[in-house]
Amino acid sequence: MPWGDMLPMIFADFLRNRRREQLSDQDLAALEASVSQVRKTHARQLLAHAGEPIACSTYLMEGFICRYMDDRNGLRQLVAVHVPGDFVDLHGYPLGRLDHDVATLSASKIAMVPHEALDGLLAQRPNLTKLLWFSTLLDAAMHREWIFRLGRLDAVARIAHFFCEIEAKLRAVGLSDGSRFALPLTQADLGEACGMTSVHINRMLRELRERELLQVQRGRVTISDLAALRRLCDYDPSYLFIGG
Amino acid sequence: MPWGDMLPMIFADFLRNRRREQLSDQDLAALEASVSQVRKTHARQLLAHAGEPIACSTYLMEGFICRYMDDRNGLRQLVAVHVPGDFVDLHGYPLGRLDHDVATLSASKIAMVPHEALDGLLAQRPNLTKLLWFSTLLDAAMHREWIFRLGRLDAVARIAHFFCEIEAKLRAVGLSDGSRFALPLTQADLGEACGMTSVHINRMLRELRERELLQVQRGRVTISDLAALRRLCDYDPSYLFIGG
DNA sequence: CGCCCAGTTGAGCGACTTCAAAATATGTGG
DNA sequence: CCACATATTTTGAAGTCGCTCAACTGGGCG
Repeated sequence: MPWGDMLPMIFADFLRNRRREQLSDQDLAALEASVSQVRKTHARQLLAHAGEPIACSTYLMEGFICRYMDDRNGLRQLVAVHVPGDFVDLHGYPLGRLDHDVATLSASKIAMVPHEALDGLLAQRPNLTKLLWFSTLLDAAMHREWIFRLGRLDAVARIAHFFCEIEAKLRAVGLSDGSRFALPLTQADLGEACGMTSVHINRMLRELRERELLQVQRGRVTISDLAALRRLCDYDPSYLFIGG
Repeated sequence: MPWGDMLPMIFADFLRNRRREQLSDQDLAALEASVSQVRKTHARQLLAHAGEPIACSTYLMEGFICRYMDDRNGLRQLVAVHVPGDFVDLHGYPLGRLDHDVATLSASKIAMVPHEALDGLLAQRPNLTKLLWFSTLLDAAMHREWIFRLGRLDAVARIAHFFCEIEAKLRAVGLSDGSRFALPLTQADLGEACGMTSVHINRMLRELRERELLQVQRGRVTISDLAALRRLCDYDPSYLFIGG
């Protein structure tokens, strides 16, 4: 029996249902051993600020975290929403500093990985290194999909597309059954993710509700017709590399 | 004298003015040795198609290449514009397949690097590996800036922001003096990059011309007042990691 | 109970699109 | 080097999507 099963598994959800088969028990053990601290945070708490050097990356075990950029008027644009199993700012390791802020959306449980430990992994574990690299490129693929969403989709489709992505990510780690999941975002947050005002988000959510595709209430999302929702925004989850 | 100076330097512009000091002569030599082929391509030629597995990555030596995604109606959204010195689809190595198309904009000179060769580098050259990883994350940082551009800026500022980025990238590899550079993009291309119609691009370019900030003609861009242009769109190039 | 934040709704406006046509470059073959 | 064909740029007019501003509703919590 792989000894990973015997320990508290911090990285149990890391790349789960992605390409997990490539992660050997030894690599997993090395990754677990590189964690310096596991801690809990409150909701709406700033974890890292744009520009400052970082020496530690954050892996999300429970809860929701977002990354965002501010314009000069303080208006936010979200660039990512992270769910359990995401290595939120692993890119800070090769980059050395972040070009965006990182903050929790909900109360969360996170694991801290010092970059010194990652140096060790990089030098000794090429397979693990490639997998870590892969995970940062998964984020880049999501960025591209966000660019497409903002550049080519209208308001309803943007929202639909956003929820399709979140649903697919949550399902991969067992937090969605394909129709229901928790998502602690306000309509203002959705606006900051989809590049529109919260007022218009509200109207478009009503439309999605009336078309019986999607319902949002009190931080819970109910997707009544996932296939139709995906059709609406031409959603294809292959960029998430789920299922191999 | 480093022996890199003695050879035809394929990667002379790779991360030039970025963090080049970290790339040792041996690493550089190993990188050069991993190239299987250098070839020229015509303008507007498809290099890689979304979805198909790739076994080789493309480094751009001369010319311009873009990456884009299509919606169901065939409308394109560019997700990146590459200039000489860019490792265009290095992310295809950890990912295994691409989630977007790659095509030349102008006639180009490219170097092909088989992924097998990269396996060798990954196993034996941690510093080089970290630098290659870094370069793919620079692309991700640019993606984030594009998300911000599309989500938070109006039409004029989007165009200004796009040109500010291209100018900064070209200057880093010596292809812009801060005011003039070649850029073989049509107004339709600009529209596909900035998420708007070519008609509106045309009108906004006129506005930028009338405000004496920027001029575009026959594939040549002239920036009359870079500082003002940057102010217009709140542009801060620090995400490009130029100069350090 | 009353406050505050999130959600909801309406009216009017402005930015950008759509559709259409004309003007100007660019490229090609003779 | 010209004539022709094609691509790109430019301009106008009308329509629509999403924004702004403003007010009101409702739920959670001290």
